[in-house]
Amino acid sequence: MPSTSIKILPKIFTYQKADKLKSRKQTQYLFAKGQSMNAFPIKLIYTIESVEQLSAVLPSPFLNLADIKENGQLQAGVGAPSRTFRKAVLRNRVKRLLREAYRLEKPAFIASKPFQGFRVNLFFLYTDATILSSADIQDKIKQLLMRLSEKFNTISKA
RNA sequence: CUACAAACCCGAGCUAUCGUGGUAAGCAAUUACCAAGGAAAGUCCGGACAGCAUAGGGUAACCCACCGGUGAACAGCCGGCGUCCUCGCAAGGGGGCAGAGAAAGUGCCACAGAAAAUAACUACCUCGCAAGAGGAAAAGGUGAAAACGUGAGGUAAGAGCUCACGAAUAAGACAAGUAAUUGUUUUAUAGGGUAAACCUUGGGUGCUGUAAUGCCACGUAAAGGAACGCUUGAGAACGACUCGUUCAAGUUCCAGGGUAGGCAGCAAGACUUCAUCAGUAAUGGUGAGGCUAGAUAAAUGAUAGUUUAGAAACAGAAUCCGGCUUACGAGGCUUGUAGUACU
RNA sequence: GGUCCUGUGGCCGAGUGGCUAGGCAAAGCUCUGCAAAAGCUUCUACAGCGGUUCGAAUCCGCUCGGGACCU
Repeated sequence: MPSTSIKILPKIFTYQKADKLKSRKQTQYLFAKGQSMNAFPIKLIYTIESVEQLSAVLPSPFLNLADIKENGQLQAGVGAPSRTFRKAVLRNRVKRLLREAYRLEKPAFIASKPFQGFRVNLFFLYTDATILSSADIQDKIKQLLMRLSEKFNTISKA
């Protein structure tokens, strides 16, 4: 029976509510403080912060600092500007493709580095008017995440 | 047969792998089920629902405008009346109509033309040698539009000035029809168009929108500055203004600080499928079935295969319904127009 | 989600129902030894469709584009 073999496989290619960058305030903070890198037509905005930095900057009661210290936090969002994509159908299409690509590349990124004690926020923006194929977008996301992983290494050492 | 146009139907199915939102079960891992549209769009109308107000009058603003029906309601829909366009020899067919009032008043009508609404250039008649004065509104020409049409009488010349026939408008009576209206008849009238110019008449309309609203949690600054006022009344409510009524000791503005989490609203309804009955129809009644999205940086996707002539078009729910408008692929079916071929 | 404004040549911009001003730019000519400046000439427009009217950039309806505001 194939169903038994499926049960054994661990679920890793996920993109659930906990993985999504949902808080309005957190998103505004990310756009204000975050750094960016480009892999045209996709732009990645990110923040990488340790628990100590967070507690100094953001004394919010909603931040579960203990949980971050133990497990780390990785949240990501995607966006397609309504100025370049006027139709809601096209915006949805772009966001779905970005989410799908991130979902498939995420396990490799997680395996590259332990997250304990760090909060990592990502936001992927699509900046062109023409929509690339699914394989191309996944390739771009892969490049971005590899570069981010190198950056993360230098930060965590320091 | 081909092309175009219009109306209607339909808006892909299945399999595999990896995933998304919700509901239910489970301690959990997980499992099962459900998961965008005909327009979800534009926001052009009409409602439901919620909060505030309910003490109103006048003015203003906005909307509607042949009649009847339908319906929760409507500028929608259905049927009829009138009118215009078009096809046709005709009978009749098809399509459009913001379809009250120009005889309450005001304004406007370029150019041309004598004159664009109290008519008079040429021509006509009378008087006069002439210049000109008076009469009259038939003929000419201009214009989008020129002061009822034809014939006869009448006259100096003419004129609805009079008469006959015809056409028009308004009012009354009678007949048909629920009514708009139509027919007959009587009386009166001769006033060009424009109300999608102001306007008049009749009818109607509280305001704000689910990010409404109610509750829970967390946090801050009950501090500072300015203006007005405390019964000689600042200000607030009654959508605007005003009158009036009620409340009233604080109110408004500036700069700054905090939060931006959760629950309800929120998914079974003017719902929908089939059958049947009433009705010309829109639509309604009855019976039997169905449950059919509910997110909050916001869910349906990616990859591969397959069926097929092809998988493509327009396009993504955000409180919910009824309409209207606009966008749209392939195929099917019906109608119309044009062309070609055959008889 | 809701409300409102706006669209006139390549650009800016006037236009109260009657022939769409003006400026800048572009092209050509004159002037000059060559250019600049100046002068003359030309070119290119009422967002689209439909309606009202004798006549529409203007009035009305629908559509498309641009912008602003509220929460």
